[in-house]
Amino acid sequence: MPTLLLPPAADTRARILALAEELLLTRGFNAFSYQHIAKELGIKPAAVHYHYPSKDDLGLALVRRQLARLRKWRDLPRLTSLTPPQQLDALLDTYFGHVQAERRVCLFGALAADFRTLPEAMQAELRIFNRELTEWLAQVLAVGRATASLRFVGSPSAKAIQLLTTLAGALQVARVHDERHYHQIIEQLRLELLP
Amino acid sequence: MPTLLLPPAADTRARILALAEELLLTRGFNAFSYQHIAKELGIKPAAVHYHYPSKDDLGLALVRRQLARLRKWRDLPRLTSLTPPQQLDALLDTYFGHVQAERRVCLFGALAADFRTLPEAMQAELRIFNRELTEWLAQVLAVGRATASLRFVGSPSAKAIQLLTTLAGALQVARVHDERHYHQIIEQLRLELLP
DNA sequence: GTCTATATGATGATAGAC
DNA sequence: GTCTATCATCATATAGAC
Repeated sequence: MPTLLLPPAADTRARILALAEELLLTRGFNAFSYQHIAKELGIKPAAVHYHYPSKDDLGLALVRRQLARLRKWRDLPRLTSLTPPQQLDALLDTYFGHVQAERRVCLFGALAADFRTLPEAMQAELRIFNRELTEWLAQVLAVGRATASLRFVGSPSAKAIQLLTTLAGALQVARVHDERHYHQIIEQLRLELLP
Repeated sequence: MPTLLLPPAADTRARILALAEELLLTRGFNAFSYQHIAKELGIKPAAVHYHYPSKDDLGLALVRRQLARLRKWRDLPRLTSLTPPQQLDALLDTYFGHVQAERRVCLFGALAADFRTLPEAMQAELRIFNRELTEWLAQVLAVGRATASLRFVGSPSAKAIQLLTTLAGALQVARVHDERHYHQIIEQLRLELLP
């Protein structure tokens, strides 16, 4: 029985998905190819096609993965037990993690510009992703205002979608300009929300 | 001397630029090709290369055109003579025009996700575009607060970059979801800014 | 000066080897 | 089940016709 000198490539599928996610969030969906993935992993492009027959399939898997991750995160007891301002901070931490990781943008920010060129299943899944994230934040905001720990005018759901839109944009700003611009936007948000 | 039955195609260059702008703002930079342009204009791809030798050249021309347009707009006497809230409304009108025009995104929103794949000259020009737009809005906000016609906390420049980021994101939201989501964000902004 | 025929390489995908 | 050799198509770009 030969020794395993290199990763068994048994998890080629997982490695493809992880690398594809990185490429999506750092370069954009229409800016990476199966060749990029294959070269980086030391396999042939057709091997990628085996695991994800078409790029549409790969793209859909990427959005589904993020949606699953969102649901898991949102329901963590560690998170649900926090106060609204703490939950908001947890969200901001996640976004800041994107900035630190090679200035990634969020899923929405990565796909919005190219949205019309995406397969329909991917479009639909992204809408679900956004809806669930917005609903979660709206709930946090509603409780936060009721307990006087967060301050804002208007409806929680309008404020939620406005906030998430700003956060998605802020990651794009971090990419085009720098981290300083990003922090300026976040500090402005905190200034307005936290009494 | 033969009659001109069809547009003389003397302005092929201008038609290319106009169509490229539409494709950029509706589909994304990496999602359109010289073939798309050529087919739509009834010419050969190589004819596009004559006017814009490389796609990098075309992309740079697109950003430069938008920058020139911004400067012209910003300095219009019709605009500079308005009050700050009116100037803000003029800005919002421009963005809403994008939504109505096939749900276009703004230049920044179209290029941010793919930013790393863009030629350096294009990256630099987009940064200038954003900087000038932000500086203009910061000035409007500063005067608006000084005259008590606009209300916000924090520095005018931080508020300006936050607002523009939200607007860029709002156009992306309009594309992924619908016009209603867009209006919700804009109304939230107005609610917070206008006393 | 303006455009078309043509080349070169990348891209997404299939059929078949191991 | 997993991957490689190969393909048709599309992308950008050049050389040369008008």
